[in-house]
Amino acid sequence: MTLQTPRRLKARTPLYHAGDPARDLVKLVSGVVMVFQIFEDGRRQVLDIVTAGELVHFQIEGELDHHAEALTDIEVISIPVSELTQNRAWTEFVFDQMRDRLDRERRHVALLGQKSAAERLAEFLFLLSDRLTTPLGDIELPMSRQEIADYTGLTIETVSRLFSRWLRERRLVATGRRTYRIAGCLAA
Amino acid sequence: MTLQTPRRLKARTPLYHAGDPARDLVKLVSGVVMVFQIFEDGRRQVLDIVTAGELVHFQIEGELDHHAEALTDIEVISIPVSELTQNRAWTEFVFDQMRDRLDRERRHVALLGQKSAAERLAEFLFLLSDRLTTPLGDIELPMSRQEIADYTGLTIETVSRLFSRWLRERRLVATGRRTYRIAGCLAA
DNA sequence: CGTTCTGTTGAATGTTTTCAACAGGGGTGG
DNA sequence: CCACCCCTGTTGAAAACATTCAACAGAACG
Repeated sequence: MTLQTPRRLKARTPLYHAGDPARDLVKLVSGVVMVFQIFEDGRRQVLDIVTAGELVHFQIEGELDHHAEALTDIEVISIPVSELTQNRAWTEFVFDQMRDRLDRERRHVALLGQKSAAERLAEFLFLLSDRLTTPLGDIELPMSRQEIADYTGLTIETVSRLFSRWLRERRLVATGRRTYRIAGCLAA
Repeated sequence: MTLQTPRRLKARTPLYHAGDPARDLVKLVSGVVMVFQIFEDGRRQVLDIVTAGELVHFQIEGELDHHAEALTDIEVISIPVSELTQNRAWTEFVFDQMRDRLDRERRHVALLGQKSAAERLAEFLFLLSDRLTTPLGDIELPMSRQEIADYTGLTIETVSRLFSRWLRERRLVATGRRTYRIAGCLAA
């Protein structure tokens, strides 16, 4: 576990792009990162939200196949591949991280494949409530409506309508500029 | 790399269920396996199709969180966890397998999140054409319409309609009972 | 203070689903 | 061997849901 000073990036700056050479692994020390893919026709799919302590990607050779962008101010450290194979603790850590990611992607597949718009958005908030909570227990949502739409496979209008309805019906309460609290059943 | 006689299972029999204890890893020696999840309300999401040479899951502790079923007659071998940590070659193999799976799940997310019904089914066939080809180059499709629907997040009727249309328009040709050849653009 | 970008809301449209009926194939038992 | 049955797959019509198009509101920025 080499000690190094983390690299700092400001909110809303790219961490890397698809096509960049994949050298070291990247560990997020603090902040939130969004991982996404862009298609030829401009459509975008948000693949995952990465939070402090997690690895951002798992590619150690070839080119990176996706983009990563800081949603908040972040700190990251690089992990050289050499560490990975030589240090047993790192190997286990990477293995665990991959399992977590596989698990999240699996849930993402289930969310997209089987759920209605309302269910998708509810599940999205629920998934994030585990990992993006403020000290007060609210959900910190550093994403735009468009980004939420691109995660849930919906349009920005559909997302906006659902938020409006849940806020109107007090099932969701805005506790700050970008923080929410789930106050009721979001199913319907 | 312990040599062991593989366990044989007949087509359409379960390999394991969600809730079973996760002990060893399972490597598929021959045949095709379908990995899926079932929800409380009966909805099913097919997560992945596993082909010869690949690992079926990556859980080494706790309970398995998904189901696996043989689509054809299969042969599997178990890999004890001890092998995994002690043998460098196995460790690398597992990492590679996890990366492949992450990659496929990522594409699955993109397929479900951003594509129309026709695009989903076309992409599904395209993804499988890499891994389920007969010696003649055709796609071997050991899945029912319902299973294809549960992979693509569509209904069985929508899948049926698209197959009918593509077969009628000769963009897809049935070369056998369950084998197809892509003969044109499936986009529309 | 104006401009621009993000978000909201309404109405019309379109795609996929739902509901329903029917066709076909494979297996079983007579 | 054939008839029957059950299960899978197909097709049509109606309905539901999310999207598209459009206009507007409001916040963030210089």
